[in-house]
Amino acid sequence: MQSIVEIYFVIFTIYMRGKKRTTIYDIAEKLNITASSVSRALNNSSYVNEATKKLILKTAEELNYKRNTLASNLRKGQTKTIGVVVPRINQNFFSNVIAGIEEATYQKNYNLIICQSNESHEKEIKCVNTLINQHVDCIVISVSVDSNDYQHLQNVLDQGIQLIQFDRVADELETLKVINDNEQASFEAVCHMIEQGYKKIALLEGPQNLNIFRQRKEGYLNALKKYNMPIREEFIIANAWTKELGAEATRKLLSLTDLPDAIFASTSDFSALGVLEVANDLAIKVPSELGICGYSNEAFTEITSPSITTIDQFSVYMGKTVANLYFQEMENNDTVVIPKIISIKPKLMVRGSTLKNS
Amino acid sequence: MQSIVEIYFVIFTIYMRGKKRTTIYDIAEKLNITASSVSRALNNSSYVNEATKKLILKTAEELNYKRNTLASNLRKGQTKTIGVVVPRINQNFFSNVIAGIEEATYQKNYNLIICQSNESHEKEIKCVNTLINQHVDCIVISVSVDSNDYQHLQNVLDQGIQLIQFDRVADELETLKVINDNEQASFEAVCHMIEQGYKKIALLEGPQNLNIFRQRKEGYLNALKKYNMPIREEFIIANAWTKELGAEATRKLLSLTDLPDAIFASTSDFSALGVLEVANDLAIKVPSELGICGYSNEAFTEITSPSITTIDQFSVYMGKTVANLYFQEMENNDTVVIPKIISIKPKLMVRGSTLKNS
DNA sequence: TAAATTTCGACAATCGATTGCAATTTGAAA
DNA sequence: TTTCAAATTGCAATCGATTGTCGAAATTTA
Repeated sequence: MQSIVEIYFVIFTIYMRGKKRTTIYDIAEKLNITASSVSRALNNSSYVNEATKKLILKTAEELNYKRNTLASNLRKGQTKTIGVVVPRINQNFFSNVIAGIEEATYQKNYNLIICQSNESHEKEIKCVNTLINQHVDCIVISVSVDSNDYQHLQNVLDQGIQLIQFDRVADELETLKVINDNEQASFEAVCHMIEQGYKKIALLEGPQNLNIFRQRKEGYLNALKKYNMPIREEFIIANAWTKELGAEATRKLLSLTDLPDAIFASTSDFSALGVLEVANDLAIKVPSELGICGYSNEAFTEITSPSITTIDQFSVYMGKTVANLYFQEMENNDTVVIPKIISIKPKLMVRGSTLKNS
Repeated sequence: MQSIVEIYFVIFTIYMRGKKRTTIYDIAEKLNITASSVSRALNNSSYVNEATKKLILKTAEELNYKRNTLASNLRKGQTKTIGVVVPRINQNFFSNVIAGIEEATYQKNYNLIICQSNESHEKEIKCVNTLINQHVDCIVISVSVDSNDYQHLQNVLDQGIQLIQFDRVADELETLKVINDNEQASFEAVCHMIEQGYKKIALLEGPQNLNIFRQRKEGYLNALKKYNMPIREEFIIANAWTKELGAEATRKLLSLTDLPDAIFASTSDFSALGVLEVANDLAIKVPSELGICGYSNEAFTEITSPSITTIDQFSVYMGKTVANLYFQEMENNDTVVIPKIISIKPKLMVRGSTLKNS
């Protein structure tokens, strides 16, 4: 019995392989009318007799007609597609942003083409070019870590394609932008730590060519300044943005003669996790002997012991904002396009790892 | 100064808005040749003089020409695009699979269109139809939890589009499939727990219309059978596949007169986390008084205390496998298409939460 | 030098849907 | 019954790239 079904399947597949899809011409021919009428009926345009319209729709259904979006898009000059380029699809923050974008675009019947740059400038350029070739209506991008020039983004604008940058943005390009107020968030985080009684706060910073890491450092410095605390170069560790690098930086910091009593892992929760693990290994008590603050509000920060204080970026909301910004700009495209920046205020999530006072 | 730059930008934008992109006809006109030659040159086809080819490429560069993929695809009848439908983009397992697919497809110069069904059958149908309209070459899908019929997938096949199911698959549809050997993995996990000395193992099961959850239950039952342990209906809790439902199920289990001494959260690590939290609340010691095993190897399972025993599904690898399966099938499409199933063997990750003996 | 091959590039059709304009039909008013 | 406007439908061009066919030019061979 099983084998019969299989054979049938195989024949069926072969049969279908070469078969052409039904087009509006097939429908027109069958009904002895022209393709234009069919098109009008399918697009629910006026100027089609109600009776014939019904007939056309019924026939389309019968023949299992599916519109060829390629042809339609080619003719209409728009694809109702948004291209997204992110460093890594499977990084929590980005997959959440994408989910947010998807949610908003789905409602408007838009499609999403997704690429990941893998933090490579070269691949990022290729992705962008592909999206241009695909004639997407809009490109949404968060630049990769080793991006240094932005000719490829300028290209997007030159081709008349809307460009929205989010999170990691090239400041010098005047485009629509959706960003987090990293500076303010960092400032608040460090202020919170100071208020908890930490006096020697170290910073794990990320690659400074990315605006977000510059801003987070700025916030850190501002907080120190506000409380008249000295800035110590040896407490600022560059390029500590993975768990391993965070751990390494921590070992370095904890081998100083004058130890820090808190570490602000401004790069990510992963580096904060690295800090926590090293502290645990060295039997240094968190938060009493060492305070730890991360960045991003990854799910795991809630369940470590102690739980990790961090900063929530409202990533899904950010995605929705990006998409809606585009739709908004589309709707009043009659007037002038003015570069617009939307800044989202992240939220400090105070947890066990910085609660020295309680 | 600032405002001058802005004004310039605005003018520039408006100017670009209405501008047509350069086409092969523009290039042809400029060089006084025909579009066909331009096309051939750009496609690196033979039968173009080396000198003119160079000239064409140079001119294309100068005019900032970008190929219109829509037109090209329409003509060629293939889009070099793969459509992916998953329940949730930002769920770890799926975002990893997508990353894997992306990696493999990028190398072959294929594009990815991504949709999420949000676990809704209705939305899943819409996604699939969109992808059909887009004339994607292949659709990759993991069905949503409330899928009950598969007419929309049959449709994909009817349109002559390659269909690959992964992880959550409709058994009755004969398509290419990439799955995990859930039954075997569950079997091993439960055997491991029994060998650790647990005698009364409860099961948190997922919606049984999904094949993966049926298989995991089967593995659980087989392990009990192997060790001649009784199957107790009250130890099997249906539909416990979120953290909250896992916690709720645990409270229910721990209020029985005859308590289980281990819980296999076959649905996810999140439900295992729920179990762990309830155990902690009730001051029940893990693993000595209660063993816990999850499923999926989420990042956080490593950092809970105790860390959670779980099952790794090699999600990124799974994505690559899916994509490569497609390319492989493409390459030998001269012969018959035979439904093919690739089964990946997941790996039991033994951690603290089940190590009763040590 | 004449004949036979290659090489090169032009021509025109094609992919499928859309749309401005023209032609036809319908129905109502005169 | 005639006239006129409105409602339908048809015609044909268009979107941009690709490709089979064929003639002209260049090159090789006899």
